[in-house]
Amino acid sequence: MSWSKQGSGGKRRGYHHGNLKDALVNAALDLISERGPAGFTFADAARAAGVSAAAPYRHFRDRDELVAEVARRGFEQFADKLRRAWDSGRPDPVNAFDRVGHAYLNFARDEAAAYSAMFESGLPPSSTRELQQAADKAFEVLKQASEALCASLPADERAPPMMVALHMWAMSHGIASLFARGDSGRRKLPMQPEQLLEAGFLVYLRGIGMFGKPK
Amino acid sequence: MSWSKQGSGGKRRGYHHGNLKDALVNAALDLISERGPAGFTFADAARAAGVSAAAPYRHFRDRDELVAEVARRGFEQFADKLRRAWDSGRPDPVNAFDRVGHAYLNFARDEAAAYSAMFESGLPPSSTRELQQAADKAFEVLKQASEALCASLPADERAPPMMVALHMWAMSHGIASLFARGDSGRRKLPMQPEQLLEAGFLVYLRGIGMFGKPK
DNA sequence: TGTACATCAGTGAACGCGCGTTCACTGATGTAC
DNA sequence: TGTACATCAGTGAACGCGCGTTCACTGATGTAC
Repeated sequence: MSWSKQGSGGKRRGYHHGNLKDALVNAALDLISERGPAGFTFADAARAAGVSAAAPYRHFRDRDELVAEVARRGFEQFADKLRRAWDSGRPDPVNAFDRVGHAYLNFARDEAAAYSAMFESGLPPSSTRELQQAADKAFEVLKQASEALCASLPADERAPPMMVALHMWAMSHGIASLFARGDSGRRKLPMQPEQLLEAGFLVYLRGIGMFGKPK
Repeated sequence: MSWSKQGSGGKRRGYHHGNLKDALVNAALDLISERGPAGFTFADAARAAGVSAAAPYRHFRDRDELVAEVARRGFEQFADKLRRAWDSGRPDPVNAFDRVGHAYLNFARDEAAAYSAMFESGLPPSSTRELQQAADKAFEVLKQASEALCASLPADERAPPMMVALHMWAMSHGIASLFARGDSGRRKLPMQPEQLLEAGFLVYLRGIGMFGKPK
């Protein structure tokens, strides 16, 4: 895949690039795929976008700002995929939530570069308001889904939805970053990551009383 | 904290450092704390150890080999802490496992630099046999603990211990790397990470039937 | 419709700097006798 | 106990290289009239 020159519109040429900001973000994604979120320089990104080393300064203050933008866009996309997977909880919260889990792992695998910019680049999640907001948007989907899930439990023994959301996030992120990453950091697993997450999800639901009362 | 010159014995001086390998590992840990696992150069590590830029080549082929050694030692220490926390399952598997969870989070917080070298340095877990083995040793504790845990369930509805171990690892790592890290990457949480992990653990145990039969 | 001008996104040359790596060297240590 | 020698872990100078950043510049685009 090559992102050098022209953006997705594919119509720009000549002295002005026309879509350099996007091109730099895409170049950064490629470079992260190859060498990790810390494995390339600002100049590398410029080169990959087919532009002089001075050009990126028109769009980003420094390398960190570029990586933050990659992460921000990643979170936007991520939130989108999760929201679509949740699909307002159709046909029922359990099935819909399960679908969200699959979407989570798919994102971590298919958009491994973005995922690692989002979670492993070393830049604080709060380094930009925009980044923070985009990240919150993604978590919001998990929270909503957890609320719907918990609402289907009898009111007197309903688990706190925030807690459920955090557990699900932690489990998904744990599985994604240990076993389902799309790069060389992946650890061996005697099953599909999806199976592991699904099983964990079901055990957890049983634990909060989803399929009948314990005792 | 300064690791420059002399090792933990504290007796070497002069032309020969005497304990440079250890000093470089410790310098790397300090640098990782300050700037992340990719935020320093081989020369930086030499400087921090109080030695010329050429000296590290006597002990490590390159920077990666140094970071791998940091990670390897991290895993050894980690395995040790987990094993001690497990304490052969005393007084009972549930309490002992809970203690392992606390030890996990403590390690991620107190040895944040090592933890990030182990899990976020970008180097493949299999990059060295020694690294792989040290990592396996740590997981082995979780597996043993899970076996003991599962053994206390009625044989006809016993969850597979390997699965339980993987779920616990994923949940612990997820919480550690999202909420309990000892650096600027930590996300805000409306409770203690320990509480979140403990609650997750209890819900999960209930889910595998630890506290009586569902239905 | 044509022209003049303002704006802006790019260039390319320049700079100082520090990195990675090699090399012949030298000071310290250990040991054979 | 003393001496000669081998070994080894450091030094420091040297090199080429590419990075980050600034700068005056210039080509392309948009717009007022």
